[in-house]
Amino acid sequence: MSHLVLIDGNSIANRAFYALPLLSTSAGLHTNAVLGFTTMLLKVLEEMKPTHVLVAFDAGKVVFRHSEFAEYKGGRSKTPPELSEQFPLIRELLDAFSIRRFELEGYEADDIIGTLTLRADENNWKTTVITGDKDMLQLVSDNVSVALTRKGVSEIEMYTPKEIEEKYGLKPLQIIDLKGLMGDSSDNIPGVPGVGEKTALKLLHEYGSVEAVLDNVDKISGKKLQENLRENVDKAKLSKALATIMRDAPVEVNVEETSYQGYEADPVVDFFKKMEFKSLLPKVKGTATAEGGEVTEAAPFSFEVVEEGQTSQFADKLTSPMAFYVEMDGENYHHAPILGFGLAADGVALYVPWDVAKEWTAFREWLADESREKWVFDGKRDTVGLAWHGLELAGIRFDSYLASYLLNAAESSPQVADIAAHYAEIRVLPDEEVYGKGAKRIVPESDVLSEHVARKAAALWQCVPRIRTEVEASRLDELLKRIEEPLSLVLAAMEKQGVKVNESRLQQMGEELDAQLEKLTEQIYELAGTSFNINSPKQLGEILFDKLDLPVLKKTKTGPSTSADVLEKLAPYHPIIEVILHYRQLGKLRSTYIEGLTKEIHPGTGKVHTLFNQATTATGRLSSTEPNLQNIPIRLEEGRKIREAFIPSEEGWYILAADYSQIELRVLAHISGDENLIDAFQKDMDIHTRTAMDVFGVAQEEVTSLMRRQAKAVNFGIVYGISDYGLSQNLNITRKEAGEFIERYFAVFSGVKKYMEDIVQQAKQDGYVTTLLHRRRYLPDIKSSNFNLRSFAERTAMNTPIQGTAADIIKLAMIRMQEKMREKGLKSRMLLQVHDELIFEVPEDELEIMKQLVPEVMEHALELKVPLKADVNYGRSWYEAK
DNA sequence: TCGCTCACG
DNA sequence: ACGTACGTGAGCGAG
Repeated sequence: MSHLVLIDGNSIANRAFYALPLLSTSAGLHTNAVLGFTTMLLKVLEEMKPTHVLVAFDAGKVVFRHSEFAEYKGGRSKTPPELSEQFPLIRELLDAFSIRRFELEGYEADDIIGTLTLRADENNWKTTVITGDKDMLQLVSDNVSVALTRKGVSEIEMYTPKEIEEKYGLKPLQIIDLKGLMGDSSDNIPGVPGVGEKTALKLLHEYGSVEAVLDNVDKISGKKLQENLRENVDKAKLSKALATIMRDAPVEVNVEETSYQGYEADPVVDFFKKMEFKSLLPKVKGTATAEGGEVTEAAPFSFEVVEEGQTSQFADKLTSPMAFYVEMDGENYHHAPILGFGLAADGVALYVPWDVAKEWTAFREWLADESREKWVFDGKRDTVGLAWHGLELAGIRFDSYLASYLLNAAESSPQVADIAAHYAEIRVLPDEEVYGKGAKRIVPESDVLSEHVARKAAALWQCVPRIRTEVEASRLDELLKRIEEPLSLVLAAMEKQGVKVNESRLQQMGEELDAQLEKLTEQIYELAGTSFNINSPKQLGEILFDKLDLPVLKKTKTGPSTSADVLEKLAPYHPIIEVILHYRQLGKLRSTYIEGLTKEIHPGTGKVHTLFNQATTATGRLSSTEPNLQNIPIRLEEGRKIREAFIPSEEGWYILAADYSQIELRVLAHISGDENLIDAFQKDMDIHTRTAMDVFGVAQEEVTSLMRRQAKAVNFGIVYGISDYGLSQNLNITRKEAGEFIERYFAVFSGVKKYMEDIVQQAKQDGYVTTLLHRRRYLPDIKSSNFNLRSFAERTAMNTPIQGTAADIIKLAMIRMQEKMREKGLKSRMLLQVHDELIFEVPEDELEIMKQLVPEVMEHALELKVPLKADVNYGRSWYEAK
């Protein structure tokens, strides 16, 4: 019996593209959608054993079947270039498999498939449609099944009339009515506002079709629902029409002509090799590898170790450019010993052990020579690590670590092994596999170590041209060259410089805390009637919710929540609550900020030397670890005192701190172009007061502190990607009230509203969002059918350009500031960056100039439609610089 | 190692 | 109907 398989080419390619990471061949060709498509195809051929196969594609311009609704399918008219460049490859794939493919100018794949299923049905053939699009379920009949892909393309779910009945309680054709009522955002079918799947199914179970629902509007319960249906009769009918798949498109292929007789191994193998699908090669039928033969042999790798006394033989191998890697024993390069160096260029791969390198003068000169180009992987790490050993590094030209972060910020802090897997032929093991992890970590035998490091350098050498091509193709080259690479050297200097900590001051504060905590502990035990571990949420929960019988307001996965916002609500019920809150606050100070910070003081310098991670965050911000100096307390006075321990490293100097005022809202004003918000900043008004005036419709002097507080929360919400639920939680108000605030905000700041809508739309089209300086973040979940994932991606789409642009701006300011200080021969030093503020240590005679220079540089780092504003303060400690 | 809690912007 | 505010890192308890 004939079995026809019809594949929705565009739908599967899209699914595969968003489900898989953006893989590419060593030549820089993107292949993730091709790979996903291939996996699906192999599985279908193997499991369904079709006699006939055809893959349908959309073709040509989108057809506006309904001119009255021009937005139709607007949401997917623009495909990201990384995907569209893969369609020709998918066509090649199908040709290699001798599979019929078809597209028809002006028609979509659905229409072709709809037409062919009908014809096959008439012949009484069995047909299976493979797609990711639920709309296709309308094609199901006794002879036609639809296989929907799940989890990208790796799994399929078969639908016959029985499954549709079980899942929806509908006949296949009623899927059209379902879409007509509920709409489909990914397909830009509007549906009826306020009607989701639940409501639509309820209505259809009762009345059967869109038309019958509309005819019986009067009988439908729910005033709002009735009203929505009445006001959207046309929309409902149009949506139904849009959701209906054509069954009579002029498809000139007969079903008999889609006959499939299996494939030839050779063209498939050639194609897989071109795509570098090494893991799929053994699956090709009729080749030696498929019968269990040897797969592919690892490429041979040769390298040389530079031994003591032989350095002169290697002097002429120190060329320019050269891939360069510093191997260290440990993650923290402020402490980690240097094990050796990897160097590579065309036909050269060297390992230089540390003991040899430090005595090799020509090598040290090569290191410090600005004109000798080094292709590095995390040049900041190399620079600081070498600086601790008194070695200078210059000539850094291309940093693959930063480049690969810009290409995909989702893969944070990559290793050489990660980029080598993407861009190089040479294999590099992850460090964890060479050293072991955790307590089992150990430096391997020298032959293993030297090969590992030499491989890293050799892989780096292969990666650079390919990564550079991708960086340029994505318009990220400016960001890399002008911002991230120069910044890495600014950060290197800051980390190496460190921040002086007054250890005895910390110790003294610790003793005071100990005394207070002891008293609080006693009080808590007394009030609880028993002793227990207050730091254990589990034990604390038992005391509060079982023993004292307090109400459970919020739950976590593991039990009732004891977080501060819950405890604050419980305070009126029992005096123990406020003592616990105080205990928590002081306990945090003691463990994280007194004990934690003290452990991080460098014994040699008496300073803390943080690590600024430049390739961690999804938005382009920095992060800080060991210790994290970006979360030192400030909001509560008791915690703020910790800042008294951060002091200048030179006698008589000052700490100077400058912070941007409302940088994120100013960035929002610029990118949204909202006239009202721009006006507020041009007049340099208090933005929360101004928001309160506009949202509540009152004069400036009528703004109460409550109104300002609420307006402030709304402003925060706007920056985070507003939701009524989030705002209601924050302000402790109902969702309805929160929704009203948002509505009023958007009425006044309509440009902001438009920005929010546009950016989400853009993210859906492109699959990513960008900052002003082209920094990119991919949002694979933006079209997810899972509400939570999609909503999260939508808020991220709103927030990332704002947070990321602010990050771009302060990075520019840091680079400019470092340049200015050098030009002017200033002795002042930049010490820290805390997202919107910069902290310096400054000699007394430079206070005047720095007070003026720092805000000036920050305010003009990038010209926006609104002025940027920075405030500056200084004092004898970080605490006093307020 | 994971989840919770809490410090910052 | 669904159930989260965006971005981080560290310490602790428990398995």
